[in-house]
Amino acid sequence: MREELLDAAERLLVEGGSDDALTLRAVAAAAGVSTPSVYLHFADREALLEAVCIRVWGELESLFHEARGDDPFQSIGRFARAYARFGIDHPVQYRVLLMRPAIHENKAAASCFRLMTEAISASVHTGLLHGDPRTLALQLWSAVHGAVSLIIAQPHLPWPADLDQFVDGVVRMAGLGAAVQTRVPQLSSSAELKAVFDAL
Amino acid sequence: MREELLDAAERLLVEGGSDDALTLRAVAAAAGVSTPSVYLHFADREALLEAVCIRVWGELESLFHEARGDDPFQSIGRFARAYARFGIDHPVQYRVLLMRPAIHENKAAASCFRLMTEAISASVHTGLLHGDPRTLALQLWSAVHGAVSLIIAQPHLPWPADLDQFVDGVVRMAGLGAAVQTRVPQLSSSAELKAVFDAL
DNA sequence: CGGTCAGGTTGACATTGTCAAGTTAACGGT
DNA sequence: ACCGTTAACTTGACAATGTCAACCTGACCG
Repeated sequence: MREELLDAAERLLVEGGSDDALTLRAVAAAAGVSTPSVYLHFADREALLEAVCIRVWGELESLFHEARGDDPFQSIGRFARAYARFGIDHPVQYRVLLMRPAIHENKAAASCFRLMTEAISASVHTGLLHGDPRTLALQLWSAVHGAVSLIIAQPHLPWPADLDQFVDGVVRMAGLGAAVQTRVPQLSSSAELKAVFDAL
Repeated sequence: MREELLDAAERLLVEGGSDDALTLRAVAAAAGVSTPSVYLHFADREALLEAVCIRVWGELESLFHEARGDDPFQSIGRFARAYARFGIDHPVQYRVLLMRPAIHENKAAASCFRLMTEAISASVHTGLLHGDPRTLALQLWSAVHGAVSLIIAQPHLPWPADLDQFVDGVVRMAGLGAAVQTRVPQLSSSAELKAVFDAL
């Protein structure tokens, strides 16, 4: 029964495209049960919503394990792309768990974050990146999350036709930026910076 | 009266910390008026919410004009920092206008986006950046927005104590990454990349 | 065979956005 | 000076929704 409720809730959520399409009455009706029965399986509406979304976030965790490769720096890129694809493919679940004030943490996301941090840490050891791995992970994650959440929430912006390519650009920008970050003088003038980069 | 409603609504919103602290009854009561009177000044709850948030977004537009300097590449950084500061200082209004499915565009944000695009375009002309200014602007904006929205929505993450410094890191990462992006071979191995960067 | 209990139902309540109908006060033209 | 129009506001109500208390029911176990 719990599963049927989750299925019904997920259908409503995805078809409605927004979390306020998820009403307890609609879920209960779709599962062929009376409204307050939902409370036998979930503490409240919020818990049901969370459960539905966490279920699909579990898939991302698997994707992350698949994406892990030998080269840690390339793994970072693969993680980021898998993450972005996931968010764009599951906009509602992404929004519910990551774009609203979160009471307690998203376990699946935390797990993915750990994998990402490990890859970054490894890249620090090879000397490609410098600095605190956790902070670097937050910076990279910020970049990718920013692209995903803007794409989801602001579709009217002048997005390029090929979103995957755009995300690629963001990942590339973030990765290269993280790598260069600590190797360039802190406050150069534009002219100096240009000279440095033109030498590449 | 319209102004008093806006003031009351803003108070509720900021003190409540969430947009569902904004109930028409509470707003009307705080403004000393009956509930349906709100409809004489705003089409519906959503319109009131939007009006409150847009009012403070107008301030950001002014900040952007102040932040504009002579060096376009440095202006980009100043814009980004002003933007992040604004978002962190006005979390509710930021969330309402940028982290929910937006029906029609945010005029103030669009205006800031234009200023940002202009600075980027100028940096392309000086040769510091390469590529489509609009796409570059979206990428940079994604990075900053990502940091802001994660900080707002996921406070339990292991954020460094100094948020301004963190934002600085993101801005730096994004800016440098954007500059390097097109000057580095498309798909280098980690070893090659390391060699290139170590030469910096 | 009787008690316990998980799973389910009915009926109700408070809160909320929203609307229709009525009221009041100001204001302008004849 | 009077009357009609209009804008601002109120009262009273409605429907939708989350949530809870009380009741029911069938299965399982000593």
